[in-house]
Amino acid sequence: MSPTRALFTVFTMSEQRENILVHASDLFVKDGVEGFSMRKLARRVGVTAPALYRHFDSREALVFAVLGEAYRRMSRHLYAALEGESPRERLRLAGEGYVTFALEHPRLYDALFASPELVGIAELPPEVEAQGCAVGRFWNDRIRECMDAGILRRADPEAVGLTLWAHAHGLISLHARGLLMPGENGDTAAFMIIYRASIARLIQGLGVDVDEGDEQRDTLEAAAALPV
Amino acid sequence: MSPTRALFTVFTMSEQRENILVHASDLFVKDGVEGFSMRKLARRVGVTAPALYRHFDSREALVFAVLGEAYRRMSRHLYAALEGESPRERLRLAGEGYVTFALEHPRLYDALFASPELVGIAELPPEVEAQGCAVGRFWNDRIRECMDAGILRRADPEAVGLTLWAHAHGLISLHARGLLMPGENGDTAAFMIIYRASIARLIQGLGVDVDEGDEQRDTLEAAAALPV
DNA sequence: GTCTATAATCCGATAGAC
DNA sequence: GTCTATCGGATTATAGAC
Repeated sequence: MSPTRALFTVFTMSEQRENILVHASDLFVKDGVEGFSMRKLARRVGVTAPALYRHFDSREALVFAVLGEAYRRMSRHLYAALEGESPRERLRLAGEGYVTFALEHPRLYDALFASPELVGIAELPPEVEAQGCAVGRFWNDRIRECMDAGILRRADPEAVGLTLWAHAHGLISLHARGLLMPGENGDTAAFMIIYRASIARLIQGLGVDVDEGDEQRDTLEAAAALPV
Repeated sequence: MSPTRALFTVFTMSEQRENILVHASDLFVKDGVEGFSMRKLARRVGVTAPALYRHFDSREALVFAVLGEAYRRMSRHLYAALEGESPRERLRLAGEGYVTFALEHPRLYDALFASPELVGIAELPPEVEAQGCAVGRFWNDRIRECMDAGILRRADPEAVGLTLWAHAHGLISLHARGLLMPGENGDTAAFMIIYRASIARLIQGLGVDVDEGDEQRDTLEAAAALPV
């Protein structure tokens, strides 16, 4: 490598691409979708904006890469549930892994579920789409497993999975918007208690039992004590 | 009014303010948060951009007004549930009114639950915030009413209300992102079936009954027949 | 109340030198 | 592979004429 070139070439092509992607994820995490620009990213990486185009064809391609990385992180959180030693434990761990990812990376979680045009892209790349389907399959497998083990009422696993997914996603979204707890916000410990109590309600059912009438359970009392 | 002034003055101040607000809501509905700009709005109203500042101090003030109008529409949908003649019917109508508003005005619904910075404002105005609280109170009242009538298991109405709200919000969000049905999207009729079936699951509970084991209910069979 | 004109920023992307 | 310089566009908002 000639001395004149060494002045500019600090990273190799692929190293710098990796470096840009890391900084891009950081910027996404800090400023969210709306604050993500090529110029800001270039400033953060320590180069000028045009240099980024040597590594990514466009802003859109860069966003794709960030979303792909986000999906990979979420998958890692979820798949850790396979460490559980029973169907019930694996389902519980999957639920916890999902919400943990959402709480640890709220801007990434937002971006994964935002409308494509809101992220500044036309539509999700097929690679990311496929990862989403894989996550869905993993989730449904955990539920089917619990039905087979007699822990969940037998029904269509996909339908039950959707109910649980929608509930988790909704609770996470409302929490992220600060709509759950009136005073002290950002309290993840309090949110986790609310989250678990709400899931317990889903399992038990909101309707009255045919025989036992107006009985109260422990989990419900814990939830009732919280300021919601 | 002198002839020279009449050339420009077609609306009175408040009439034009109203007119701008209507067009602003339309533009919001069409282009969403990210496509809402003073210049687009001016073009649509039929004036130039600076003219808008005679009626609204800033873009932010205009967004406030649009969000306030959106909340008023949502409230109207919800409060219609008071026409119901029993607690169960009023709760059902409230749930249907909520989802109906979300499906009829998806961009407004998005805006109401989006992070303030994503709408291009610092934070929600207190007027809108207060309307949100009122909606929450109305919803909790419907649930308390059903507990008193023995239709819902007795528990903290706010906690149960949160579970139901999160589930509805999550399902609506996932539907709006096209994540529910693989092929034909935008099918609101199919979504309503999924929505109602999922609520039925919440009421009945996902866990197994202590005695009846693996029995199947009608609503679940209907849901299982759907492609999810 | 509305206009024209313009200030002041931001953005994505490209050309060509080194 | 990175630079400087620049194009072409978007935006919010203001000043001053009528």
